[in-house]
Amino acid sequence: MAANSRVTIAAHALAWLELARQRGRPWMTSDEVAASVKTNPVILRRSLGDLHKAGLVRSRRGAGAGFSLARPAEEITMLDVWNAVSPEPLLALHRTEPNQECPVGAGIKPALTDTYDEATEAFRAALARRTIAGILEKILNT
Amino acid sequence: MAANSRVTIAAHALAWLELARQRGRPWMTSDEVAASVKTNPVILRRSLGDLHKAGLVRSRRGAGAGFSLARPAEEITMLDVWNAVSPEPLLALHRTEPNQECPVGAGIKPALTDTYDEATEAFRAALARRTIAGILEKILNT
DNA sequence: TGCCATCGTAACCAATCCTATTACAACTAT
DNA sequence: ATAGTTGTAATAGGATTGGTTACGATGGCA
Repeated sequence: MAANSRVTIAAHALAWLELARQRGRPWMTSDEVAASVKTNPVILRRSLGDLHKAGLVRSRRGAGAGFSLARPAEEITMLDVWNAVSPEPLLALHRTEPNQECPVGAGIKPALTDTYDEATEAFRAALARRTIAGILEKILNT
Repeated sequence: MAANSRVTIAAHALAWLELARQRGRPWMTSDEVAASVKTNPVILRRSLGDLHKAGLVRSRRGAGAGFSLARPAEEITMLDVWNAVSPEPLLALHRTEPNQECPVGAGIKPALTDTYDEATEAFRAALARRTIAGILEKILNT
């Protein structure tokens, strides 16, 4: 399938940063996070870069560098994560403009946009109810 | 972006079939529907084929063939359409298995699955509140 | 019976996107 | 100055998407 796994990667990284913080390791390198996710460090630097732009993590360069959470894990929701890494709409309209001379073709876009926006908003609201702290708690109690 | 537009194509086709029916043309060929969507007839036959398997449309072969709605447009929801044409999950888990020796890697999958299922269910519930009849009505009143 | 319009589907293509990988300049604690 | 790490560009293989051509299967109708 084509759906990307960036939200998953980012949530994993954030949960791991929070667990490390609780264990007294507030700064983690992209190599260390990549080892937990089991992928390439560059993937993590890109993902953490998105989270950095969104203000969810801090980064330090130079020797002894790394990443750490920029806010308490209780205040980072899955919606924040989704907003940070997933700019795509869930449902796409027509790839090519429909026939404007047909009544359906001429008017369908706003009708579907309404429906898609409504469904997307419900999806976002559900993500907003979960936090990284909650995810981590569930992980540790399994 | 990569999100597919199959739900849009299918909803367009269904709304068009319903409008044609109201105008006394209960059977439409894939060529006629394709003209409204402005794409290839094969794309429509594929889409209408999915809708056929899901029981939303009927098809007739031979001379004078075509497609028509299998149920009243009031009883076809956008969730029915989504179920018929979009088998993919909205959010993907890790592409490669995370590190099982890390506590986060070992436990994150069920935690995220819960969250993703919840959000997807909210999305589906929103789609279930809209029907093809409602979409068509909105199209005609614009 | 034979014709012919249309469905159903396979095969293929170009474009796009995703993850992964290599490479390297920029940066900073020591 | 050195060493370790971030930030990012370039590239590649694989998958998916919409589009296109082609053709056998079907079934009204002359």
